[in-house]
Amino acid sequence: MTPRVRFAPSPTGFLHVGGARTALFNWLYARRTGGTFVLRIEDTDAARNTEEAVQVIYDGLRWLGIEWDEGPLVGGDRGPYFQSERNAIYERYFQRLQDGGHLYTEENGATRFRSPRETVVVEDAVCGSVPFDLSDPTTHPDMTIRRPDGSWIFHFVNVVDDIEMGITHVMRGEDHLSNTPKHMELYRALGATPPVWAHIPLILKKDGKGKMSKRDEGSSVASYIADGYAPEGVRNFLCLLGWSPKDNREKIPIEEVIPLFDLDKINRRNAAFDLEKCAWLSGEWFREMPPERHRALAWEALVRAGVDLARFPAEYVQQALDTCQGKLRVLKDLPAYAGFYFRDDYPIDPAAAGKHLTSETKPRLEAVRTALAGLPDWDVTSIETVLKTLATQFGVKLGAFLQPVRVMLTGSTAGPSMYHLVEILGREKVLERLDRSF
RNA sequence: GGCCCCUUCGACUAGUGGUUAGGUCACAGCCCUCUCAAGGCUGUUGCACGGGUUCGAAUCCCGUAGGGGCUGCCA
Repeated sequence: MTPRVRFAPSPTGFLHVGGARTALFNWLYARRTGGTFVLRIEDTDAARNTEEAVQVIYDGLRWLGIEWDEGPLVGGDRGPYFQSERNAIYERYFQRLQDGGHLYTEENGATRFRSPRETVVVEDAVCGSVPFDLSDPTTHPDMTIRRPDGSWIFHFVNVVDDIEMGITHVMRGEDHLSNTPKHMELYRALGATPPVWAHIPLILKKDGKGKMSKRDEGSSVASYIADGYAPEGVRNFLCLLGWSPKDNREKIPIEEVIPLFDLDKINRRNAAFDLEKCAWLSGEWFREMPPERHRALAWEALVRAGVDLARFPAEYVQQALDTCQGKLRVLKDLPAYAGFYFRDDYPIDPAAAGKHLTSETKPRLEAVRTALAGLPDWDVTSIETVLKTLATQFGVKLGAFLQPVRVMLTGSTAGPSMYHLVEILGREKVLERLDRSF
């Protein structure tokens, strides 16, 4: 039997990194085993089920390159994949429990499942064999499975769906480990075989104090999209939280993770979230990705930041973006880093101006201006040669000589290669910028 | 409080009885360098504690402490 796994998020309008990692681990397992990865939307709480909220889930998963084999938009023969559309199925299972004498109704109309009050042993692929003594009703009250208004509670619909959808392996956050004995009672009462359980460690706040929550920086997948992280880098980082290739590799392509991924290699300890390392990996991926890929992502990031790239020739934009590849960890910094390519009123860093635009450097800048104006061949090599020659003539170290030029041309002391940016900017812009007074 | 899980550098981890306890992020210094990145080199920092078992424990057992999770008519 080929494995069937699932990711079953609730559409809250927010895709948590922890959820994304759960999805990723399930996806990896499906890919490793040739199984099927199902996406199911747990929208029993109709109030917060909005189209946009579901879209956030789709967008987040797709951005991470986690495609589902069955579920919304792609279909499948175990649907529907929204709990809100599965009421008839729940009614049927509810009746079965009712007929089996497992249910009773409270005065207010809520329905509870009568626990058999036995010890349930959860055999978990990650946590091992975990016994739960459910004999005491005061510490383990009977779970409610249906509200007075007829709506369903998570435990019940989750189990019913997993049974109906033929889920063979349930991989989810460890916060569900304590719920699992209850779920096993349901499986038993319904005469169904429980899946293989695999409870994966939680992602904790940076300081390790508590689960990462909505308020914590980096908790939302949307924030990575907005901040312009490399999707491959974030996915790579998520792989490393609770799993490791065990050979000291950090940057590792997903294709190489797939064959190595297995349940018994998953850690048991919760992991604190280190956004710093995530950003580092993002940078690594940007640096080493094909230039076309970087251009596409960088282009997108600039447009998102309001830079009107359409005003420039595609060739120009492309060359400009290429000089930035590998320089930044996160693309939200790109407008500040490369903005000078796309606007003439770029801001001049006051500290840089104070240090480099002085009466001492003025004659050098004039010399540079003159030399560049008369340069026969406008290419990187010629530009480099002439600048180096001038520096020597002035008896100034190259670095000290070039910084004032950089500040004039870009407004900053940090940026892409001087020779390249001069070439790309073009003679006209370069001369105009060098002509400016200070 | 009860139940469950966990415990190697600040963080992520490798390590399953004998290692100078390794790697990565971060941090510091040096080198390289047109700046910034990157790269190279070096360094600081760790087996929670206490008992066992053993010739020998980060590795096995027990206890303690600490952290996390669950304990909803949330998911």
